[in-house]
Amino acid sequence: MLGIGKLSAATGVKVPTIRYYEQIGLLQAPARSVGNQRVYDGRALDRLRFIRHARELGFPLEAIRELLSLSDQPGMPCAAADIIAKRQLVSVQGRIARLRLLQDELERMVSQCAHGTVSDCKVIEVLGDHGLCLHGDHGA
Amino acid sequence: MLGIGKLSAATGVKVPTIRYYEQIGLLQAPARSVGNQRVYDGRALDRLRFIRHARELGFPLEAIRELLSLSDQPGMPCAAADIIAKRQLVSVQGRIARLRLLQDELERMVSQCAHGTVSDCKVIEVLGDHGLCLHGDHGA
DNA sequence: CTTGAACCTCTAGTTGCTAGAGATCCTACA
DNA sequence: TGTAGGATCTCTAGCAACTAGAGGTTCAAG
Repeated sequence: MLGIGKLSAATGVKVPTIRYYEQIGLLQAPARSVGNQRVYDGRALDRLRFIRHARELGFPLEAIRELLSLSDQPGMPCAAADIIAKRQLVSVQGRIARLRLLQDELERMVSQCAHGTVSDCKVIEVLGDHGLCLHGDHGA
Repeated sequence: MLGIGKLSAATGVKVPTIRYYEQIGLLQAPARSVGNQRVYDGRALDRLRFIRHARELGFPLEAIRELLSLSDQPGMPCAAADIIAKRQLVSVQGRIARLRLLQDELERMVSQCAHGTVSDCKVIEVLGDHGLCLHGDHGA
């Protein structure tokens, strides 16, 4: 009973994003008004809220697709959902760990900057010479 | 004096990525051999190492572009480099903070999972009902 | 009945690469 | 000297997850 604009306002998901979710099959195509405009019901609202919350938690769309299809089958064991959530937890923990290393090195870089000229700037120097930095290999 | 393959091996940057950096103007187009293959000198090596290290620290390519042009002007004050590095530090700190919130909620979700059926799965339930979660708004 | 906001579809752009096709080059070995 | 193979070349298209814009229609308020 709500148009795409109201749905957007009610969920915090932008209008083009809602259309995008429909396009990739994450959200069912809704009914249309006489003038061909999308008309959503309460179920669509729930589903989009679900998607939005999962996105906030960093789940990739493919994982959300699985979670949604799980939530449509209430009788199934929830082990699959558990696995997906754990996978996401591990990924988040890994990202935190890597970012902490970056944080350390950036802090070191910034704190060593003597605010002189580029020629003796530690920021530039550290970037130019990997040997000056504390660790070996870490992704961004 | 080195081909693109050697340069790649020496820096850890993949061959197509090197060509990509050249294409977007981050890396100067090198000399070519008689047979039209790229030939790099030591300066290119330094520059690519610089880029790689900055990428590892999560600097976006546009920031790296600025940092590179700064490092080409050794007499300039290094305040600009300092600002860029601080900006990056703030961004990393923000990402860590957000990820920690996610981590908390994911842990809560996973630990509450009773390993029963989907219908009483906390993972699915929390995702479906934003009110069950601890916080308001946070990006992914 | 008109105006203007909201909606429609479609394409293309974002970031930082990665993968493939199909052609050419370079080097080492017989 | 010939040739087999790996390395290189260009070009296009794809990934995630949207975002922005063009150009056109519909709807609701005054």
